[in-house]
Amino acid sequence: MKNHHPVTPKEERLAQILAKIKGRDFRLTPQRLAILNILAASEDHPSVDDIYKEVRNRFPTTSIATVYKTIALLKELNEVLELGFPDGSNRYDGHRPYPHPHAICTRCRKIMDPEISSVDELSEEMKKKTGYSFSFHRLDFFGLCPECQKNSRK
Amino acid sequence: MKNHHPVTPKEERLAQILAKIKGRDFRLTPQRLAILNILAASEDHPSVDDIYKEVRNRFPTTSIATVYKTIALLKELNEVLELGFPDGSNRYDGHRPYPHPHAICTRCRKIMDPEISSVDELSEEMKKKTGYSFSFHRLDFFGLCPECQKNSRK
DNA sequence: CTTCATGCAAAACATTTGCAGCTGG
DNA sequence: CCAGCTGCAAATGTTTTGCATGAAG
Repeated sequence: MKNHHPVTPKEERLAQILAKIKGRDFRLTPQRLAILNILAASEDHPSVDDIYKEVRNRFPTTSIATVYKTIALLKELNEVLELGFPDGSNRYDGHRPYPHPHAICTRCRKIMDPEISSVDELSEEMKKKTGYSFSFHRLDFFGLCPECQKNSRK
Repeated sequence: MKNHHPVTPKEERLAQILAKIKGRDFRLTPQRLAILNILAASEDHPSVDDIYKEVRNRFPTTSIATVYKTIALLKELNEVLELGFPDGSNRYDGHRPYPHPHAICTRCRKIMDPEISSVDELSEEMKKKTGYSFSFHRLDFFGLCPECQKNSRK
């Protein structure tokens, strides 16, 4: 018989989120489960609209308000990181729901989040020079991804 | 007789902006001049509404559209840095109109921009690990400013 | 069963746009 | 003079909210 415990990273991440939902006595509706699956599975920082369109493939009556409400719930539980942009093109990271640097392609909008070691040093210098006590940060680097660099050389 | 060349940093900054405006044959209306003065003089990263209210002290018929249009012009000329936030509480830096880190108080909204040396290292590490070629960045650290730290201890 | 979630539509809100009239150079 | 700017109001586009209905636990 197959093991029903999480085996892949995606399953594990989904299980983490479900645990938080249950731990706080929120309800697990089919729509919510679909949204959680998308966020736990996607590597590409989907937008609200991306999520909305995908959920509607499975539950065609789903409203966009439900997507917004579910995301708000996950933000409250600290299980999703919102990358909000002033033009409203917000993106969501369900993999690593804590602050970390992002590389954002200004042409194709691809977002990467590499492991970076030199954040602490910057944070420390900021703290020393301002006297602030920081609780989170937002570090975005904008430019062309490798693929778009190739395409622009043509 | 007094020297009419810029003497204070604020006057110098205003002169820089005026030079750009004239160099591109844009018109210098009283409303624009008032907005430029505010941006060149303020240390506190004003919002559109801050600017709007202050301009209206001198020119009561000024519309908010003019403030937006003037800021758009300055952005195009690279003479103001827009700190856009997803909730619409945008702030503007007319002093140093190029990317640099900001410390932002989550309580009183005070923004500081210290001189920071360790940005290049972080940027270099990002470049190495993603392959992106970056053209600008946005580095925000959120927390309590020294004053709000004191007040919260009471 | 009771409470919470959904779905629809309306509201909210900052920013942008269209246009007639005005004005800086 | 006249191209560009102003001010007003309407439009835009995303996110939020109110409420009646529906379903999770």
